[in-house]
Amino acid sequence: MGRRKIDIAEVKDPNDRQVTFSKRRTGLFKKANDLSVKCGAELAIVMFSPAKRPYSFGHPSVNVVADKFLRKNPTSNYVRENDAPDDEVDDIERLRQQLSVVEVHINEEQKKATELDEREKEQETSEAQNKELQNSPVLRRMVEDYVDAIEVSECMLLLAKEPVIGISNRPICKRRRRN
Amino acid sequence: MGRRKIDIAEVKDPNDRQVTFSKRRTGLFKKANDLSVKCGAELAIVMFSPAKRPYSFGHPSVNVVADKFLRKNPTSNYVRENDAPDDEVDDIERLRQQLSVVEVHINEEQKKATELDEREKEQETSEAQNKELQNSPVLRRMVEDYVDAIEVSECMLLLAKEPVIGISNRPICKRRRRN
DNA sequence: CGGCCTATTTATAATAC
DNA sequence: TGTATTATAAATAGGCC
Repeated sequence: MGRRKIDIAEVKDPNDRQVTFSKRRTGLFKKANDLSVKCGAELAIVMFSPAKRPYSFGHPSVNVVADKFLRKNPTSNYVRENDAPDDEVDDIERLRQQLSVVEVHINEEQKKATELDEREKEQETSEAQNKELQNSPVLRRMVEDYVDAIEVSECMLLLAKEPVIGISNRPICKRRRRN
Repeated sequence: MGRRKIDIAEVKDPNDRQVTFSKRRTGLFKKANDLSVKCGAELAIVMFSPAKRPYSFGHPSVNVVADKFLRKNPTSNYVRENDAPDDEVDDIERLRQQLSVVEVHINEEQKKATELDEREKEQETSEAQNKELQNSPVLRRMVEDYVDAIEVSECMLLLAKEPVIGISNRPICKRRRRN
């Protein structure tokens, strides 16, 4: 969205990174505001800048939303004033959280893979070179990550559909071995 | 960002609202992910859909970020396990939170005002009509909101620059009367 | 930092499946 | 809701104050 296309990789120059943070933080808060207004959604964002400064946005407020959410997801170090018994919904929602994170990664990987794919076509490489690319460690690794992510998220979804009791923190799905 | 320009107003059709929510939630999470990757920022988002379903995104995780933030902003109904004494930084950061929200509103109002301004010019209305528009209750209300917002935020900034003790929850600045 | 500017890239509204 | 397409609006990288 700017003069040049930019990778989603860490910005190395500290000053540049701070500038990027400020601009994108503003954009993120605006999007959050739009979302809450247009859809009547309640949401809260809290974050720390590269310089560890705290920022937040909330509608109707960070605390209201955070309280509602924490009440359903009592996994932080903070304890509730009244500790009502957890119900199985907690597990489902914890999984849903993790799913959101995984989904973003899936989209990232998918996009990268697509881009690589298109570059291959653009370059009109010979069939031999093409094969070599498709067998490249980088691409293979991407696809593997992608498939792993899908497997994990599917597994989460399955679990989320069934009432589950006593989910451990260890990996839910067996992941395929890396050689 | 679509086939048509859209107001940032509540989407009335419930089905449409849900669709919009899903698309924009995806977009918001993507932006959040980009921000954390590019700038090494830690952030957490929690939200409730129009249908009150919970969604969240966090890097490195919602709980890690929420804990760090709550530890500095102990204003929710959740209490800390170890209640260390608050320092004056807490007040500043609470103000900073509120500022973020106000800033977004300022931008919204400013944009609306600018748009109205441009429409006036485009329409090349007669001077008489022009005057009428500038005196319209809607525009006046907008400008008043805008000025109020600026006054409040400037006041907050001033307070934030000085160590403040014992800020109440009542309005910090006197707001001009509405007639 | 936070604004302002503009060439570009990105997000997304409308639409259909 | 998920997926895909596409015309268009919006965000933003880089640059300069």
